[in-house]
Amino acid sequence: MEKEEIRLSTRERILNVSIKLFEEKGYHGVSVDEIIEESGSSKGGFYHNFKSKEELLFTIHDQYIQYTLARGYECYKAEGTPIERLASIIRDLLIGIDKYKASVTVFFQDYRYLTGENYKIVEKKRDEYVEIMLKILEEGIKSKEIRSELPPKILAMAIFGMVDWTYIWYQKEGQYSIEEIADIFVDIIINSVLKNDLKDKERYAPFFLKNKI
Amino acid sequence: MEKEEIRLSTRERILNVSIKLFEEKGYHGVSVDEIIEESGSSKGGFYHNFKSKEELLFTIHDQYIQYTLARGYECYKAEGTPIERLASIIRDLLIGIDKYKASVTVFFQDYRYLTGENYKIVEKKRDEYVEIMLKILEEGIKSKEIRSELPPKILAMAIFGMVDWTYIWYQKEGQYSIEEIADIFVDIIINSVLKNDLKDKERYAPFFLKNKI
Amino acid sequence: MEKEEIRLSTRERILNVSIKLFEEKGYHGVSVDEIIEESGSSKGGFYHNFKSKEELLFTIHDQYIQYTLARGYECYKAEGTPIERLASIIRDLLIGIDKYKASVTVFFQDYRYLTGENYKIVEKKRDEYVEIMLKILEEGIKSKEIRSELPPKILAMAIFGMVDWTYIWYQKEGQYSIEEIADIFVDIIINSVLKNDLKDKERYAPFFLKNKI
Amino acid sequence: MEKEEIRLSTRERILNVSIKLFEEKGYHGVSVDEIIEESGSSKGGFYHNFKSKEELLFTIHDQYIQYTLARGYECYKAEGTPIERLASIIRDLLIGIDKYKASVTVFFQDYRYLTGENYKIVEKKRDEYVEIMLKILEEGIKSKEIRSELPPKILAMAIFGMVDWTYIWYQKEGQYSIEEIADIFVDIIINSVLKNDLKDKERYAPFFLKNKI
DNA sequence: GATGAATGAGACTTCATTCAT
DNA sequence: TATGAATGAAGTCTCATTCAT
Repeated sequence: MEKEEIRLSTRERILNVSIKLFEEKGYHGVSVDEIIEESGSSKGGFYHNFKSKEELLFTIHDQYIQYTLARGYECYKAEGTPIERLASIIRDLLIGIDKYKASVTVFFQDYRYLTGENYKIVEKKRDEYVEIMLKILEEGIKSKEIRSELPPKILAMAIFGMVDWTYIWYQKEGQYSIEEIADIFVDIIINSVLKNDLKDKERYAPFFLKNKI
Repeated sequence: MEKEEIRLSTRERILNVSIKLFEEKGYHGVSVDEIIEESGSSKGGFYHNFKSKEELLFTIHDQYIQYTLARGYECYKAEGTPIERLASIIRDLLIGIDKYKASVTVFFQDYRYLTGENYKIVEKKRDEYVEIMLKILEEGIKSKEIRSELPPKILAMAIFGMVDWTYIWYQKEGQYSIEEIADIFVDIIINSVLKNDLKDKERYAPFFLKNKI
Repeated sequence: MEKEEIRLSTRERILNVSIKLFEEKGYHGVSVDEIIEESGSSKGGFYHNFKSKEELLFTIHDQYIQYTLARGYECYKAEGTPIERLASIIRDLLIGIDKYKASVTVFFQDYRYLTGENYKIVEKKRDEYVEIMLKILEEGIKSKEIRSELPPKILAMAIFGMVDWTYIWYQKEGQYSIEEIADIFVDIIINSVLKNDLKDKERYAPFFLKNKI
Repeated sequence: MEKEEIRLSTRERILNVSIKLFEEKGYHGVSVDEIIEESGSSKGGFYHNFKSKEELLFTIHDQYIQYTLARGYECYKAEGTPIERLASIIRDLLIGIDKYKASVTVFFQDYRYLTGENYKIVEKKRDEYVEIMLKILEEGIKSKEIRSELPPKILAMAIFGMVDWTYIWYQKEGQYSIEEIADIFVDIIINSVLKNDLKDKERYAPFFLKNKI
């Protein structure tokens, strides 16, 4: 336990420690004893703060998806054309992954171990986020910015795949910063989805790389 | 145990059954007892065929990555321009995911539970596959088909993310067949990476959708 | 579980019970389940107190050798000629074997099942005890009490053999008490090692039997 | 499996290999699989030759005690005074321990794992051997060579302890040969048991060391 | 005589959870 | 609120033995 952590509440310390441990070893690779140990807590302290180990897992999931969902709504409601909002939601997701990489890893690796209501609640919010993406894409098609040949559902999944997959390979100390990666991804996606006859328009130029990386 | 399975060897039956169970519940969500039960085998039969539960997990991983790697090399060595070979490797990966979806799910969800040498062997082959993709992209840049602004490493990760993520959402009985999804993904990727001045060329036309879906 | 045992700690109860069971059936002849049952404990209780079954075995070994070693040092450091101290260390060992017969049996029968560090720690203490005996014998040779023809190392092994072997045949309810056996053994050993010209000296008389048994 | 072993029968190879393995790791530390492997045999081969693993253990025990018992009777029936025969039985035991050290180790360490009839048969022969020793000692007392103060039963146990214990510490490549050790042990024992007024007699001189080691 | 795949009882151990203090 | 000893269900794995070939 690091000194700084002592000031935090037991609950906070358990959450911080378990996110890191789950990221590293997976939910089933970490025992409650280990969490107790690393967080400088106790059995009693743990079960006083969390009904069960799964509730801890749920809390981690819910914290992340709740935060992400809120950001998603902000992007969706922001001013701008669908393409602009698409670009901003992609950037935003990536920044969130960078910032909460451990939580994201737990989110994508261990969601299967949520049961019953816990699973449903998280699933519902995740679906809600997909809906946001779908709405942006459909609005883009309606506004004739986005190519209509690409089925929005598949397109959404392609975008999520590209973006979410970063939790597997992206490293903070790597060659590219998250902002640079965001620039590249935005270029790739906008280039794919933007109608060809719009690509020369000045207003879309900011989405494309100009040998800047 | 289904009747058809009886003819297979114990090892085969255990592999088939465990791939499905691991896909559904995760490696740690399935006990050896459950595998025994479902495969119509026994404790002894299991441990006669596999040194440990982890060796079974490794076997599933190795089978998939070995198959995929072989296909990857075939695509790489095939005739055609880098763009053509890029398109074919994408299609191929997706067909593999469709065909071996359960194995793929295990591969991406439970690789973290491989330890020591088991992990290293799988990691090495996975990295080898990434190398194939990188070489194709770099050859495309050299041959001036692929835009040089996109760093190949990030581009490769974007492609893998888009393609591999399908294991999460793709369903055989879904609205789109794997071939249709492959067409869409190829369109998205080629559209992103192909130099703009080449997009009108007749020879690249087959990579782009024409409202056919 | 006997009533009296309930007041003891779980750890204590497990130790007492397992020493008796190991003596009777050998380390591998007793299961953890059996120890649990007999000690009125539980799986969790057992593993809360001992990291493993082997750690329990180690604890039994270490307790005995630690006690014996301490007694050995006391005898070595006590006042008296080497012969007197030799006699007292022999008596002391036998009293320890009588008192802790079950532990001694485990010590000599199951030490081979200690692994790694556990084995080394016990081995080191056992060797330390041998060193004490060797020092006494060498001091006796130097002081011209003990015959110099007998190599101390072999002599020490002969003495240990004679004494330690009692764990196999000695029984508390047998014909001879441990004190009587000690008298006999001391007679045998002193008679063997004492220089012949000293045997008539008054001061060595107490080491020899006078038809008293 | 060494080449030389191939010519031996399966039964012989299993016996040789298992004696060595049991000596090293103890009966319960060696599995039938390991014996199969090391002896270049098979499950079928093993169970064709031995009804069970315990029967193998019994065979090892019985071979050794049978051989030893036969030698014991020879010593007992040989010409000579009780003291001479006592000396020869001690030498003989030690030579047997040297020659069959692995079997002896198994004999003393793993006899407890023999059950029922197997145990009884071995126990009976072991007791028979003790009887031989007792008879020699009693004859020595009757013939006034051996001191009557030493109870024969305890004396026998002291002698067996001294001698049998060698299986624990004696090593073929050690500083002293088994013959030298036998000389020392005979000196120790005869010196202890021989009446003091006989020690100067010429005929007992050969039993005592004269700085020859 | 020999083979080795298969058996299944039972071994050791882990671990989320409870509860008296 | 917090503690940590204790619980016991469930997990992975071992191993002597059997039996169809």
